[in-house]
Amino acid sequence: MQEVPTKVTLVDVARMAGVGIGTASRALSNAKGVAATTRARVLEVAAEHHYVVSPEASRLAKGNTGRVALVVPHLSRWFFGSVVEGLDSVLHHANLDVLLYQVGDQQDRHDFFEQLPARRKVDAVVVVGFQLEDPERKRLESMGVQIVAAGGQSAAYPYIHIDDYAASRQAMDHLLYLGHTRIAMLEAVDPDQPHLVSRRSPAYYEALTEHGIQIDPALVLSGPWGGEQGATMMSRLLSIPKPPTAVFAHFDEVAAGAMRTLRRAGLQPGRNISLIGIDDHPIAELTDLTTIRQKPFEQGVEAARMLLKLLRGEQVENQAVAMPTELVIRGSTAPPTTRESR
Amino acid sequence: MQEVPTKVTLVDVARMAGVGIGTASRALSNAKGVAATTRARVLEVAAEHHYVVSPEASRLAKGNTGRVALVVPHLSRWFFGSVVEGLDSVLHHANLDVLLYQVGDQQDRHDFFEQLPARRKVDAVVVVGFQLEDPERKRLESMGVQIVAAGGQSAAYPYIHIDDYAASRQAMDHLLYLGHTRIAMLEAVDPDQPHLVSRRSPAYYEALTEHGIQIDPALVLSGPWGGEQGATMMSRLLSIPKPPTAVFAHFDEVAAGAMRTLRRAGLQPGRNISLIGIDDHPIAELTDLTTIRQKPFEQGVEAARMLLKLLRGEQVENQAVAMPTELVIRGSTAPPTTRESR
DNA sequence: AACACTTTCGGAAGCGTTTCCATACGAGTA
DNA sequence: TACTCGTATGGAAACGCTTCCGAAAGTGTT
Repeated sequence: MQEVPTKVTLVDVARMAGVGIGTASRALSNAKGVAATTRARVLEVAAEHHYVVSPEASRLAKGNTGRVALVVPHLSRWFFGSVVEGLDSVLHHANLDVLLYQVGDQQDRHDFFEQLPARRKVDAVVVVGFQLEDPERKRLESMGVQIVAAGGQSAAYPYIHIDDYAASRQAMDHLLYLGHTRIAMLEAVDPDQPHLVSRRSPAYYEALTEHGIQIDPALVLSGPWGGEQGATMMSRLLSIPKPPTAVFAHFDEVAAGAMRTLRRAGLQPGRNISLIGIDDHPIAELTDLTTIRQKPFEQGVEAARMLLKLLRGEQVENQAVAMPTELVIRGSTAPPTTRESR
Repeated sequence: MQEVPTKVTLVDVARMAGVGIGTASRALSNAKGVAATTRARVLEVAAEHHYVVSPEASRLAKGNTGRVALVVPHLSRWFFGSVVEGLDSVLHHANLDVLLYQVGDQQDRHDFFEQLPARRKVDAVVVVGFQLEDPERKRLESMGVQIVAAGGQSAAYPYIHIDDYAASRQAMDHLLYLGHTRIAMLEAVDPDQPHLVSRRSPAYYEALTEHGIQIDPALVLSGPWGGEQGATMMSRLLSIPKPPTAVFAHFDEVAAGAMRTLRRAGLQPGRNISLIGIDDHPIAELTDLTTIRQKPFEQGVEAARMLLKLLRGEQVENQAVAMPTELVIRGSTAPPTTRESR
């Protein structure tokens, strides 16, 4: 039924150009040892007949795949999508094909590394936003596959990330500078890797301690990642005897949830209570949320560049590249109002 | 430098299992004509030695690629990311590999179809969220590549979508039911395909007309897609002599921008003015926005299923599948307050 | 007991490249 | 003029699999 497009093979091209098959191949692949005129003739014939090399055959003969796998936990989230966009853009310009593997839950992830669907399918793997476990990494390495992480970190392979501690300090220092002393923290635990402790929390404790502020355990809440969780945690904060004057959320989306709670309570963020997040997620701009900006797209770009080097066999100087973050002030933060500050 | 992993080929497995190469192949590919015990033995040996077929060789021999290309304009947006998640999940379960092509601007897109990077690389192409132009489509078809669209539409190939007209009517009818008569519309034009007129606008006009309400051109604003644009358009609406009591935005993100403007003006959505969007984007939940829900993940799943059928050579009954949408009531809509209703 | 199937199996051919090797041809060199 | 070398070129071998074909062995029928 399906009309098969006319297939032109290398042999056809060679014959039509009146050269040998070897010469044709060399001409097409830009290898040297071919007379200029010969090459021109081959190229012309090839173009004329819309010849395209068969990737399968080429790779079978060459031994490499020209493909890279992107392993991502969640694609529909801004952060991950942006990183992938960045990766994709530079990888494609390098003439590599990008294979997508979404591994939402532990099960998917386990399957991915167990079945090695990537085996012999890719030259490299980019892990986006999570940490590879040791056996997983070994597995990949034993297959001769390069590994790079974007938006995650590890001691075992190169990665691009932001400095979570520093970013959190930026947030906390801003709140402290504004004069807040009663600051809450909404910790978000990644359900995919619950045991992973973020460097964002230590920043909170140390910032307070350095300012001589007593830590109040009642002001630290944690829950799974997500806006709804932020909303819930905020509700809890509003039901303690002396609610905070400012809230530091680990993620903008959590902060957005908290903001909804505030609004429902008739409170105005930035007026009655200050709120700061991390990410500069688009929602931050649309809800007037002060935040610490990071640029996931750029992280993807950087990771891809690093990968390209690795693939070329070059040595990479920095195994870990930290991308900058910056404070973006919007309407959700302000000095504490007198009534509440004391 | 790079330690080449021990390669186990089919021949090795066959020898180790004490069978012929043909039998080994059949056993591994689950073809019939192999005794159960023989198959078991082969499988065991294969597993033991972590054997995985070489996709290149397999495909070279078979003639198909086992790969599908996903062409997506924006990955970092919720809608597109979700569709891709849906596609990815079912495609992978069908043992197909997913190749990702992000074509942000017209240039990328042109390059993609011009250079045919997909040629002989994929069996099918899924276009996510935009319309293929005629020459592009022909090009693909002439290569014997199947086409399916998710979240876009076309008369020329199968697609999954939502009924934009119906969804918009749901939104408008809700507003009208609540008693609003002065309803504005924030049209969003897709910068990628500016000439494409959405079915969302006609729904607005017809709903009003059917209710005997005079169309007021001052209440219809349009601009490029995005939250910032929504904010700007809302500002404009607040500066006309008699602002609307309700606003219908083509997208939740546009509505979110509008909401920010309202808040900055000291107005409360759902109290002073009603606001409704379309999508049920996560931001809608976090901002208490009433909306018409669509499920992009499901659209991806459905599109992938359809593609699978096509790939199997089966006939597809419905060239166009419309997925349901539903009204989700949140805090941003309410009957008009008396002062404003008249 | 002979015959016709059916099931299982082994191996050769072929998929479309790349690459290595042998050959041919000129151009320098002594 | 004879000899050496480097550059072009053709073609075979190899890449690792699927599939086709014929052989072998088992089953059932008359």
